[in-house]
Order: sequence, then structure tokens, then C-alpha cells
Amino acid sequence: MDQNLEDIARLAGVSRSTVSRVINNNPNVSASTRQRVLQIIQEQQYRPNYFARALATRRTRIIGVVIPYTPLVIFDEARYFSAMLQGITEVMDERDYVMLLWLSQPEDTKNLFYERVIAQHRLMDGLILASISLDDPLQNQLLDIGMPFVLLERPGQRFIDHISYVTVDNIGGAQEAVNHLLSLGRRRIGTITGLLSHPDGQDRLMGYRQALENNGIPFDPVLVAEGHFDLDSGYEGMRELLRAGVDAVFAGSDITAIGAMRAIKEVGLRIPEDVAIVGFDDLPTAVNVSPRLSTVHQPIPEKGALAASLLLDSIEGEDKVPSHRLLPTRLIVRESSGMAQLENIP
Amino acid sequence: MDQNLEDIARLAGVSRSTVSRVINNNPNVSASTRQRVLQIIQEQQYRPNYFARALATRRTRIIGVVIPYTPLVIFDEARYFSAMLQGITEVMDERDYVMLLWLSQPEDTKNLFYERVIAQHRLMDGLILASISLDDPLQNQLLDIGMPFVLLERPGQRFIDHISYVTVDNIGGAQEAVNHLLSLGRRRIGTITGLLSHPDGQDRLMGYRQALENNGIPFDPVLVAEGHFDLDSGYEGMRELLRAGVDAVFAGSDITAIGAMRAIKEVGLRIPEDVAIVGFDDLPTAVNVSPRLSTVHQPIPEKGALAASLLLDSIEGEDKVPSHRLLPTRLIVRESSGMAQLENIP
DNA sequence: AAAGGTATTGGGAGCGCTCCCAAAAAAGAT
DNA sequence: ATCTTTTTTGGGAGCGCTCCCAATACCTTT
Repeated sequence: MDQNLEDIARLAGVSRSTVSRVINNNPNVSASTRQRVLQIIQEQQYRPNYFARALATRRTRIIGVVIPYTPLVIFDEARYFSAMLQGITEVMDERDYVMLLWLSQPEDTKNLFYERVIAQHRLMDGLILASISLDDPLQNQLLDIGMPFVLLERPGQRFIDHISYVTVDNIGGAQEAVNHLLSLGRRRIGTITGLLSHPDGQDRLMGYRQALENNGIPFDPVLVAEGHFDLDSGYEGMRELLRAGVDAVFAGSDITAIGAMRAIKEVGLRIPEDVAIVGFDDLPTAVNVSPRLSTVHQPIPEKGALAASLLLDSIEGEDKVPSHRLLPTRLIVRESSGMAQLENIP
Repeated sequence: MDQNLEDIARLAGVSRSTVSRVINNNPNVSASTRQRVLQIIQEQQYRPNYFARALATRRTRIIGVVIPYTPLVIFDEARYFSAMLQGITEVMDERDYVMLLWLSQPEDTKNLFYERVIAQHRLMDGLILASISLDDPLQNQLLDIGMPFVLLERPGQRFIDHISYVTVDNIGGAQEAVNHLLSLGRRRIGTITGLLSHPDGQDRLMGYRQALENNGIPFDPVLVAEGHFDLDSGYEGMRELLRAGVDAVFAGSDITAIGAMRAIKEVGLRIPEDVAIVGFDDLPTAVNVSPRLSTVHQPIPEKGALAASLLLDSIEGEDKVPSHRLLPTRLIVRESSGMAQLENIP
């Protein structure tokens, strides 16, 4: 029942090769023949066999998206990843690729998971890697087997020249957040960091520090609580900072900020009067908390889409120079930092 | 660099066919030869070419997971879907299949999206469909082309005998929730429904109604607010119900319940003293709201895993009889309904 | 009208596997 | 030791495509 090239060729009265040329937009086909063949293809609803094609061309038009398990991937950051996947899909659809999703299992060791991905690498033309830690061995392995890939964060120093990546301006965004708090007159500004083994976490802390120092305020380790991007560490971190005494907090993620808000409310302090708070990400939840969360917006779907574009470009193009892209962030001021612009509340 | 069967055969001093037999666990190979071949395969890190295999066997070992776009998929329900994918992946890994993810775009019409999936159907051995509305044409199309698939909710009446599906006991769960509220002495129990075009939404409403009627309380349409599983409709629905006067609410999803809680607090009523509330799903957020949400737990990853199992069974087995599975739900009582069991609060 | 060029077309080989059938080897029966 | 049966092995054909090269058709040009 499934037809092949030969069948279409017979119906159109031409050869297999000619049909193949039409399908692949090869210019060496006369307009009239092309017309006729297209007509038959249309009529017969013919679709070339993916696998035969892949076997002959050694190109698969399949891209893998690799998301290692972290509890936060599954719980707190689910929205982050779904937005990312949405962005990736958009480009894939446009350029006629499909997306194979690799999620690791909670029980998986990292190596077991990576082994699975590597074992099937011939199935894919390239990979998009999310939440890879700074010197994850996967990067070396992929470099070794020559598989194109793009990271969704800044790679560690020793890889940075060899790897393509897309990320957002974490440093700039953090600076903007802290500058905003400073401009509101806050002086004891603490931070609850993200995961410091993660470049995003590192860079946001760096931005926090730079903003303070640029304004002549010395960096004080007592005002830094180490967190993991998640709710609990936001709550715990905030309790620490409250003991240290702060009048404002910059949190490494919205989820962390929400945990922190709970801790603040619990001790009876007011947001933003007593403690102002700014998050990072601008997830949909940011407007679902009260007071609504001021935060640094990052364009998540765009990040995914850009990563996909870079990857496909590098697969299809000849130049294999790694590209680095930094997407801009934008401070969104809401009530949690005390200077709300008007936004509708549902 | 990439080796093929023939290379391995040469190294092992046997024929291509023998190597193929070893790889496919064909019993007609002597123990000693098998040993030797396995050794070489191991040494050479040989992996059979996926595409050559698929071309020859007409089986791909690729499963598609289809998630149509709804704003709630992306925002409110992201956790639901990531838990589901996690469950699916678990089974796929075990049984050596991989997962192709199909997400529709916001701008996509349904048909455009489905067309994309159908166009590539030869790429996949089967499909898992999430959030398909009751008489979605996709089901017919897939039946027509003979593609195996499993639904993640109850199909509409006209399909129910022809389609495999996995869902949870929505009716039973809703009944349990309402019975619980009744047992607490509540008598004016309202509900904010889920999407009524969706079987889960329908069935939960049905369960609500049955529980009331079983207890001699007539069903009152005034106490039913139609929602869409999302936060806003929870908020709006609750405002309606407050005007109608209720002392308890059963919400069609946790997200809806959280929207409703906001509305209750906003008018200065207390939860659960003035209005008790029970949700459905038991998402991680349920414990992150205050008071913590009583809710009907449904085993989401298990749902995904079971769907994957059924699908692979039907692909690999001969019997093509559709299977229907109903997973049990379980009422989790927390503070929002006023009879908390002790659970740790972070 | 012939020669030369270019645009178009056809068919063989090959991608790496499985499946089938026949050949060879080993084991059992007489 | 010979014949049968069973186990094990090898090789051809084919899955449906692309890619290359040769063949044909169609134009120009002189």
C-alpha cells in the first residue's frame, strides 16, 4: 500500500531519478516534467520513506533534546522547560526537522543516561543540551565523536572556545535588578543564589556583586545565601538573610524568590515595605503571587528557538565555527519591589 | 569510521548473517560463536545502524507523543505534562524505544498540526495522544491509516470500542472528594468544573453530581461554575459561587482550586472555616499554597508509563484488541478542607 | 547540415540491515 | 561406517532512497 519512488515514476511516465530530483528541488528538471510529477505526488499523497532517505544521505533530520533529571526540572522548572521546548519546536517545524526528547530518570546515574544518548547518536543530526553542569563529560564525548550540539547555557572555560551556546545576559540582568533595588534606596541587599555549579547561577551572583561594587558598596559574604534554584532553598536562604538583616533580596530564580517570600511573610514582615525582592526568569507564576513579583525577564522560548537555529545552521552549513549568543534580559518591576507599574490583575 | 555488520563479521571470522543473528538474539547460533561475536562487538563498540534496520524491518522503535497546544499545557499544566513524559520515558528506556515529541504551535490550527504528524507517521511505530478532545478527527485518521495509538483520556462514545486508552478514575475520585466534604458537614457544595469538552472535565462533574445525589442532595446548576482547568476560570468561577453562597467547593483541578482560593481570600473569607475546598491532581503546588490544598491524587507518571506499555504491547504483539485501563485515584486530605493529617511543612 | 554545447533524463551501484533458502557441519541412528 | 536428522552457517535479494555517470534530447552556432 505504501508507494515508493518507482511507483510514482511509473505513474508519471518518468524515471525514479527524475522523481527524486523533483522531491529534492534539483533544478535540472524541465518545468513541464516537474509539474506533472508534482501533480502525481499530490494525487497519490506520496511521502518519501524517511529511513531509506536517511540511509542513503546519512542525514536524519532528527534532533535530540537532552534534559538531565534534576528534581527541579520536573517540579519547579517544568514551565521553563516547556517554554524552551516550545521555542525549539517552532524552528524544527519550520525547517522540517523533528525532535527526539531525552529525559533522564531519577534513578539514572548521569553516565547511564549519557550512554543511552551516545549509543543512539547516529539517530540524530545534532543535539541541544539543557542544564549541563560546567564540566560535564558529555561535552567531551560529543566533541570526540564529532556530533554537532548547542548548549543552553554558558560552558565552562575550557570548553568555551569549542562549543556553540545560547544563553541570556545573566550578569547584566542581575546588575539591573540590583541597581533597581539600590535606586529604591535599599542598602543592605542580600542574594539567594541559584545553583553555583551552574553557569546561570554563577553569573547571576557575579552580576549582583558587580552592581554593588560599581556603586561603592562592598560585597559582604554574609548577605549571600547559597541556593539551588528551588523553592525550599529560597525559603531557607531567606531565613538566613533575615537573621543577617537585609532590606532587599535578589533571588536567583522566581521559584527561589517565591520560597523567600513565604519566609518573609512568616516572620510577619511586609513585602516590599520591610524587604523588597526581585526574582529572575519571569515565569507565569510571577504574577500569580501576592504581591506580584518584580523579576528579570528572560526570553525562554526565544532561547530555545535560537539554539535550534544555530544547530541546524551548523548541521547544514559548512563552517563549523562555534557561535555564542547572548540574549538580552529585561527588568520587570511589579509590587514586590515597591514600584509597580500598572498591570492588570485577573 | 562507522563500522557495519560486514566489518564485525570479518573481525569475528563469521558471516554477516551470523552477526545479525547474535544481535537479534536468534537462538540458532552456537554458544562459542555467539561468545566470540559479542566480544568483538563489545571491543569495537559496534552499534547497528538504526535506519538500515528500520528500512529492512519496517519497524522504527520510535514512538510519537502528541501534545496539542492549549495555553494551559504550556503554563498551568506544564508539571502535569512533564510528569507524564517522565513516566513514558521510563518505559521507553526499558524497552529500547525512543520518543519523538510533537508540540503544536500557538498559531497552528489543529489540522495543520495533525497534518504534520500524519505526514511523518511512517517515522513512528505508534503514538501516544494527550489532551485530545472528545471527537477529534485525528482519531479517525489514525484508525484509517492503521497506526497504533493510545489515548491519555477516555475517548468519546463513538470511538470507545475501537481505541486503547489509559485514564484515572475521575468519577470515583470526584465522588470521594465530595463525600469527604459532606462528611465534614458541608451541605452547599459547589463545583468549578474543568473543561467540559474534555472527558476528564466531564467525568469529574459527573462524579460530583453522583456523590450529591447518592446522599440525597439534589443537583443544583446554580452551584456549578464552568471552568477550563486554569487559574483564571478558578478565580472567576469562585466569585460566581460565592454570590450563590457555598460552604465548600470541589474544583476540577488543583490550578483551578488555587484560583478559587485567591477569590475566597480576596473577599475576606477563611479557608476552610467559611469555605472548604478540594482540588484534583495533587500537583506539587498543592503543598505550596496556604492553606495546603486537599486534593484527589492521580498517579500521573504511572498513567504515562502504562500508556507506553500498552502501546508497545500492541505494536509488538499480534492481538489488536483495544485495552482500557482505569488507574485509581486517592483523596489527600490537607488543611484546605479542614481535617489535615500531619504532613511536614518545609 | 554538421558540429558543438547544454539541458534533461535514465539506470546502476550502494547505503547497512533482515530474511529466506541452501549449504555445510555436527550429532544421532542404524 | 553410512545414512538421517538437526544445528549452524553463508550469501543473495530486497527494503526505498540518493548519487554519479552515461545517454539522449534539445538548442545554438557556424
